[in-house]
Amino acid sequence: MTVNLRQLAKLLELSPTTVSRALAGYSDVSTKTRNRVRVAAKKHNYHPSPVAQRLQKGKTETIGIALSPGQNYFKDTFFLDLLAGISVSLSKVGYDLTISVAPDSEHEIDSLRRMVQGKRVDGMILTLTKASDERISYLLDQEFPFVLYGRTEDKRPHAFLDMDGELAFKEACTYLTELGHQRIALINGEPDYMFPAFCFDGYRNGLKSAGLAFDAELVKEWRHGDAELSSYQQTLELMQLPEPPSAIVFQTEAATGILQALQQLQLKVGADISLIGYDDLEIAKTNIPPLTTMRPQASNAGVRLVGILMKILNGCSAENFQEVWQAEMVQRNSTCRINKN
Amino acid sequence: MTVNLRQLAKLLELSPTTVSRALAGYSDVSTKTRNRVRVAAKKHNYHPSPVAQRLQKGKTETIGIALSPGQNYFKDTFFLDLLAGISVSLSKVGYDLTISVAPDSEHEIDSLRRMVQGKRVDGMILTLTKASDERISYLLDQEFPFVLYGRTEDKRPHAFLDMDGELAFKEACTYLTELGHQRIALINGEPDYMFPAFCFDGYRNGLKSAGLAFDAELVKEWRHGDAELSSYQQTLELMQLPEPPSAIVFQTEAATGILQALQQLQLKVGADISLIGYDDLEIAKTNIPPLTTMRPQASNAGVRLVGILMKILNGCSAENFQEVWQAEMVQRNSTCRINKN
DNA sequence: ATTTTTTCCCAAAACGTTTTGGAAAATAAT
DNA sequence: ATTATTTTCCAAAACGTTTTGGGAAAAAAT
Repeated sequence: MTVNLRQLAKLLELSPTTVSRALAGYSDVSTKTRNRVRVAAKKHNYHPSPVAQRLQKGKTETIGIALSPGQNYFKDTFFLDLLAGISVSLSKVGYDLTISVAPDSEHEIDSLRRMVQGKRVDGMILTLTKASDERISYLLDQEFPFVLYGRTEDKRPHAFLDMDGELAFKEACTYLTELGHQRIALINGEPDYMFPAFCFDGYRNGLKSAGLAFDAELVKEWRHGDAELSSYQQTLELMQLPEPPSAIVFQTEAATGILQALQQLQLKVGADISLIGYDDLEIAKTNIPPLTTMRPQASNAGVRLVGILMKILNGCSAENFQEVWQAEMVQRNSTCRINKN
Repeated sequence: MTVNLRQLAKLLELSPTTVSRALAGYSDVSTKTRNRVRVAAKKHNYHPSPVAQRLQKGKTETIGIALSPGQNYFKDTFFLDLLAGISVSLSKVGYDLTISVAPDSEHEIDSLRRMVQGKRVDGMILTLTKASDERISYLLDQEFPFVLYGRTEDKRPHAFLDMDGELAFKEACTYLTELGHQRIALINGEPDYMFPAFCFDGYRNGLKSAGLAFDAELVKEWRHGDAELSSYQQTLELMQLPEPPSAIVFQTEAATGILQALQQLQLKVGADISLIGYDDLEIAKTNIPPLTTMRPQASNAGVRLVGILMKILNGCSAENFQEVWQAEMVQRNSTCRINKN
């Protein structure tokens, strides 16, 4: 049924070498035979075996992406958009994408090792990076090509693309202060992930540049793996302060708990309290009222991640690729000018 | 740095054959040398190259899954759960998972062809099947191993695992009739997908077995690619009927529009109107009130899909694997005994 | 009519495994 | 002490490509 190179060569009364080179477009085969080969290849539906090519070339032409389940962050459109960007641009350069989902966070490093040691992929894309991330130090130790979506504390040079969480939270705060808000709370993620640290900085700077004092009472941290309940409780605590906030900034991942608490307290979002989330998740669009958010561009990021990784695989030094992108604000109805009461 | 079979054999003063067979556990190598080989393999961190194995064995030990972006269905936890089930159980049998996201629905067949013709995978998993699906007829024509998550109209024998949409909608209707509802509406998906046809049957049968008459006025179809707006409009239409429904069943995918319409009409979900969705998406859990839904078991389904595909790859006939699973009802607060007013 | 250059093609090796079909050595049976 | 059997090992071929290092024929230059 399917014909291979040798058989095609025999049919054409040519050597496999010539057929291979004809198809690859080398100049040392005459245009006449090249056309003959092309026609025959099409006619017999010849496709070079990727496996054989990989063995010969010493490259898998495959890149890997590692995921963990149970991450709220990915339980949404964002992830598929990123994946789509990656997959589509990868297939344009003839690469495959293999994904491995670790059964739990303890096994993340195992599935990474399987890809790397087993030489199943030429490079890796990592997401959801922690401040101190053993996967990253492993890859750096192995000198294995990779690019991060996110940042980490490891100082050794490596490639990453991250959203500017600091700027995003600063902008969110500035926007709120311009609406007259003076008491702005931050419900932040856990500090062992990288992103919340940036969020905090941005929050703090945003307040500062508006001339507002920092009040530690207004900053909470929800627990990962328990985002819903902990953010719910923290919202209740915030609103029971003697001087409760008139606005809250947070990662949209934690929106559910926050909204529930506000509902229970009978506070109207976008009237009694203003909200700005980071990440434009489904819930932000479908909530009533829809939430103002800071939106990262997932699909573009996927495309760029592939671009970076390709350059690294072609020998460019990873330290040349450290990019921080801006999120854009999506204004909806969860924010309003403050009600002085 | 990394050692290959030949080098390891040389170190051990054995032939590559023996080393290979020792590691593979064949009985024609003495336990003494087998242990010697194992120790050396570990010491030198030897891992057989998957690429070389694949070439020799004539199998890629990789299976593929094809996705399209822009499918609401996947913009949620369901997809990652399914993927996690697939990936984890695949890695247990030493297989890789490559995914390909088509840039748009026109290119779905292209990315499938790339996988199949290019012999990049041994088998495929397909989701989101249409009643008449060119991807499926392609795979059947090529006699390529595959398993569906979903069903299709092609009568040629093939493997699938699907949720029993008919039963789920029947149960939903029965549950509602037991709560006293007499006017139950169906907001259904587009008829070129397979699932909505089953939903309709289940709806109809549920009404029938409760002794309720079928009323075509109470059945609507939302448009794919425009789920939100169309389901919104259809809900408005339904509620403006002379005898509006007291309950609606639907795919949770369409919940957003429905909820918005009800909100606008100032109808209280779980009081003025009862709702049951199919698929336990994020919005069902986070909506206020949370929605009663029919929940398919995504992760288990992923595991089973892999099990089926493995059997097919081992020569079992695909027609032996045609499974229809039950969804379980998750009772929340969007349903109530009817208010006679 | 030579020599030089260019054009066009190919044989062989290599990529890293596994499988096949023995063969030698050790053991068991006679 | 033979012969038969079992145990343990291995050389060679194969999987399907690409790359290397020419070589013969044709064209161009002398």
